[in-house]
Amino acid sequence: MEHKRELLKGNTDSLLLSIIENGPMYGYQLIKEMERRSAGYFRFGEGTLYLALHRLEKEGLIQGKWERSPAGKERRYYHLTQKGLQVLAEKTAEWRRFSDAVNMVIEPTNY
Amino acid sequence: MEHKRELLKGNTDSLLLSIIENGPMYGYQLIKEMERRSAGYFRFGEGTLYLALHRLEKEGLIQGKWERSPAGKERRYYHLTQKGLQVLAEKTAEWRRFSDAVNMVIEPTNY
DNA sequence: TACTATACCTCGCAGTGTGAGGTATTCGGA
DNA sequence: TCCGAATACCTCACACTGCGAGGTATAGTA
Repeated sequence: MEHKRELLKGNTDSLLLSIIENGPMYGYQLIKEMERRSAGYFRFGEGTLYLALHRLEKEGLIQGKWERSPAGKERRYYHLTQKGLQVLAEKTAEWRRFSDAVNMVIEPTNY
Repeated sequence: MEHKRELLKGNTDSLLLSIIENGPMYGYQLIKEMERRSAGYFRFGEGTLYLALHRLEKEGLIQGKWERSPAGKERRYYHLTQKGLQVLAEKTAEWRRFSDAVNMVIEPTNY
């Protein structure tokens, strides 16, 4: 159960960028969408999420814009930047190499 | 390139336990075997390795025994314990769920 | 009115991979 | 014989990052 915490490290960015790639999204919405797409597996804490978003924005991978929802609530919508798109591709490729390598080690019979 | 650092977090234990499952092995040998099985992908630093082994031993998942090699060098061979075998199974299952979930998020079209 | 959901934020803690630093032995080649 | 490389172990400070707790504010609903 508690393995997840450390497992997630290094993947948060890829996961968030992947979702934002499909269109601008705001923080709270990202948590829900992440949970939906992973069939309930990922339930990001707000601490995890907002810190990660600020990090990504500081690195220039996403850009946030304050917008007022129809209901009148202020939301910060994050857009993927050109650099973000590129980094996402790199991270996705790295994830594939990484998970392949893990599988090779833990299931040597399949290789 | 540098993503690997954080990606590895949470997987070191599973990887080490997986290799030790195939038979007792000593530290330096584990580094080589890890590299071989992952086709060169994983190159554990000694800091990473020995710290992890001590952690695993403290948790009772492996047990180390000093043995003298034919050449006369002292080596610490690690054996998998019953508890280690059980935890390995749990961690492996968790890895599958985790990597499936990641793939669902980053490649939604395949699901 | 009061509670829940939405929506954002920050801080300190904890776990762990990394690199640098250290020690000692064995072995092959100059 | 001498010396460097490989083997083999260890420890420490550092950096990164997920998490829980804590905080604020608005909108919708019972």
